[in-house]
Amino acid sequence: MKAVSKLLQKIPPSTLSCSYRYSSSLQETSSLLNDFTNFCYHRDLPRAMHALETMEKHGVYADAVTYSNLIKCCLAHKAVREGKRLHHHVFSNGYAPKTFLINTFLNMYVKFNLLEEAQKLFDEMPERNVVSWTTMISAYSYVKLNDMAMKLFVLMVREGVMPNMYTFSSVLRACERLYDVKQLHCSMVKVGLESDVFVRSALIDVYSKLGELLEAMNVFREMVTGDNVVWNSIIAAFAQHSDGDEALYLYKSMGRASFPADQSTLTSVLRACTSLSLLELGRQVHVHVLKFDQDLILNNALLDMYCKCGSLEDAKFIFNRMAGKDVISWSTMIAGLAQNGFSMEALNLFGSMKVQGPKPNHITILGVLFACSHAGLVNEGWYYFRSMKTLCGIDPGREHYGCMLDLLGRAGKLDDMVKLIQEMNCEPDVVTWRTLLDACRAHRNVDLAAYAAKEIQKLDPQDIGAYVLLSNIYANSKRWSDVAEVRKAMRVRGLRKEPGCSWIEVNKKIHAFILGDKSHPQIDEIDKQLNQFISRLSGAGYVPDTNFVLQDLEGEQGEDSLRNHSEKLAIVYGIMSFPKEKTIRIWKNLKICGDCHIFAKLIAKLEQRHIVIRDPIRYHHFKDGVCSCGDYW
DNA sequence: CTAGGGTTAG
Repeated sequence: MKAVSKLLQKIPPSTLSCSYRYSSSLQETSSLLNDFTNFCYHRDLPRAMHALETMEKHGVYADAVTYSNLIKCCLAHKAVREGKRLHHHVFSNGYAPKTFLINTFLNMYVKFNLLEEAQKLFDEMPERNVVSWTTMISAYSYVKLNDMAMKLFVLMVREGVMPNMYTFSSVLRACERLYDVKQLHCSMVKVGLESDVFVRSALIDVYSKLGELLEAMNVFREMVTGDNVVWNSIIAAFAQHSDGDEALYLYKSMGRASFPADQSTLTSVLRACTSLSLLELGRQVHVHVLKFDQDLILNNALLDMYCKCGSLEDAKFIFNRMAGKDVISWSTMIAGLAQNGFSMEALNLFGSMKVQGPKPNHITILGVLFACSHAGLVNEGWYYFRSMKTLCGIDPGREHYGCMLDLLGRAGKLDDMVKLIQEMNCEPDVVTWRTLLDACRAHRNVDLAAYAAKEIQKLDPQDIGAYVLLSNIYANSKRWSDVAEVRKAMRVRGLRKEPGCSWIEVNKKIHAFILGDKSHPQIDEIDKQLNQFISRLSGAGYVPDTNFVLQDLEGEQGEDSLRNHSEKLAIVYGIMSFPKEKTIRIWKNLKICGDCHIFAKLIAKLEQRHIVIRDPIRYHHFKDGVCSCGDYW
């Protein structure tokens, strides 16, 4: 009897009087309520809903806590209809629900992605507390309706409702301007909320999104107590901004501070390995990844690491083994194959994706066009480009036009390029004109090149590439006075071409070779070896291709400057450091020049080596005197 | 009843 009276205490007074009036007995009332509460507790939605109906018939009503349990039940079952019915049921009984119960419905609508319903309920609420406001702000920031989230935050403060740490971490996601973040940051410090770990990671995240890594680092450093999410936030920040070194350093510190690495940590670490081309470290991380075997995002990052580090065997192994591959997995593998020169395999994979994979997205198509472009498959390129709308439902964007222009440019179809630029659905930008300019240089069209270069200079007067290419074109056509003029214009603006630089990983250390830099401790030995190789290759018919000297504005003239190209030094150092069976992997900041390309092919044959060079655009696999790019890049 | 971190291209 004590239990029954305890149950009845939970029933709102207005409801209670109802239950006395209509129910047949007190015993029956309590047993109905008991059943209902039990069903809710066990998340048995159908029975709970049924019990509720029976209760209604007897004029018995549950209390707010039980209702909120039932709502949780609906959420767990994704039962939208039942949730709505519950909502109308509660509101039609003539008693005003408490704010916290309405908040629960608010939350339910948000979780069901019914933002309009939530907003309507929010507007009709007799009073709104921090939780009501925060629920709405969080809902809008989650779907990137940032203006709405910011607007609600301002309204909330104006109405005198104090934001708490939940509110701040929600509203931070919606900030698009540094000014707003700083303002919020100040308010948080004032009320002493900035030490909350949720707020802290949200701050790090938003500073990182705005590119303010120093601010992000400051927030991180001030941390007294933290958790692994805060660590993950700061590691992700650096990994996403291509500062792999810092990301890896923080990863090590995280371990020293005894915070365990989880899926999120490892994903960022792999991304760092990818951007630094650290295949060996990536392999070590792979071992830890095995603990999170079913994590899709993590496996995608692993897959990308193997692709970008040029180890396609590993990438294919991972890809074939992955269960539940998504668009990103497929796109990564297709682009990986294409970038490593396996265009036909990439196109075949796209074929099977259409049969048995997820729906391709605009990035998938980019990989496909890239494959066509780098294999010189003009007709196939046109086919995929023209049919992407009907086959995949994707309108060509700026990048797709860019890929097509690249394809046409490589194939020397300059007229088609101009036509395509005219029919583009967006304004040509610097990249568009640079693609045209590159094509003009490769196919010696001086007049069109000059036109493109001038368009570039209109859009970006600081663009070094335009000057360099224009100068090279004039040089190739022996128009020396024009060359002098371009160089003078560069000097006046204080522009210098970035020096060529190549990296190679030996014994887990990165060795950098920069054009004209002699600081490597073994440079004398490398030089000696290089000279020996060159004379041996000369015997086999190697002639330095001085045509490419003309691309090198800063270098000295003649064979000497070619001889010192950083990738040659890196290749020789790789041969010196590695046994024959180990693949030599080199990373380069500029596109490989024609002479180094020939050199790499010949030396791969002479020394029986497998050499992989990754430039900013693609990969070259040298083996047995040929390159995977088919001399087309 | 309300809050934080990770993957493809450019």
